[in-house]
Amino acid sequence: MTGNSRFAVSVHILAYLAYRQGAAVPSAEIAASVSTNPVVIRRLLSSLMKARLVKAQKGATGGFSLASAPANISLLDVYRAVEPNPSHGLNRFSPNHRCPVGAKIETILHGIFFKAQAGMEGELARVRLADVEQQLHAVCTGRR
Amino acid sequence: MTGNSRFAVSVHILAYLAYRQGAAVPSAEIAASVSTNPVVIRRLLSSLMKARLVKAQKGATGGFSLASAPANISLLDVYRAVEPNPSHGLNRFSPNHRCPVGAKIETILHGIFFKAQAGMEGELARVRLADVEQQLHAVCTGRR
DNA sequence: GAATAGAGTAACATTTGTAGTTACATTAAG
DNA sequence: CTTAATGTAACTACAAATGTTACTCTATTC
Repeated sequence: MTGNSRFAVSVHILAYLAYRQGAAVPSAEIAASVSTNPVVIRRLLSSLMKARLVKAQKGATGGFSLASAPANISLLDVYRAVEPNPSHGLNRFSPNHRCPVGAKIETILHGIFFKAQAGMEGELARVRLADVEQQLHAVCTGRR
Repeated sequence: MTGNSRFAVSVHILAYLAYRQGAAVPSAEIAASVSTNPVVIRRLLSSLMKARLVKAQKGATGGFSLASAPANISLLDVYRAVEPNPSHGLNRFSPNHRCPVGAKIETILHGIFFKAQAGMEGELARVRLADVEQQLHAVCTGRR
């Protein structure tokens, strides 16, 4: 299983909420757009709520909506909300510390992954939910 | 399973080969340093050979060695050799195309992942195996 | 206040990728 | 000819992610 789809689905969820313009959207409606189970959506929304990106209203006629304007939500916020500790492959990696190489490589790899992660996050930080929303509408007009 | 450890192990393998200074190193010896099975090592070396980063010598007294100098091997080369198609979570993601959002989000996400990937690969390209090798030796002297 | 619709969450099942392992054919050195 | 190694295929075991069911709690509406 090469990675998960939490980030992708989360962006979809938030794009959908932006599209629905502040209405209280039930998880079942979002699930229909994503083609998955409402519980999967609610699980992700639970993480997004902890990060204060969305808010929920319980009870009948309840649902979810964005907690801020799409211009104030960066995709890095989303990424960090649903990928708390992105382990790039160092979890099941425990080399032989009695070997000179094995003893040092783990620290070196941590440094490498830190830089790679920073490079990726820098790009995510530059994209805002408003950009996604704009692309969503722009396509119909042929613009980008 | 949050990601695999192919890249991490591959860097370890190449660092080990650099450390052994061109000798023909059998997979069992590398496996001892990584703390895994020789077959796991040979599988990765098979990918690294296809990318022309290492070469093998068969038969008794055979083994693996680097195909170029450590200064000529970037970690991006390694990454691309063992992670041919890094699917960032779009493999099991197939939204409902009958929904306006679901119909467009996949293309938008592809664009986002492409940029994020580029940011990460840019950092990997800046690190060479020679840098890893240097850090391997530098630690003993307290330098960086 | 009863019915309804939805959030919140636990528990379980299913699927799938990864790593580990065994086995065996092939190759080259001594 | 023996030995030690690569090269692979096949299988097992494991862990993570997702899908699913079921249930409690909460708010709205009639």
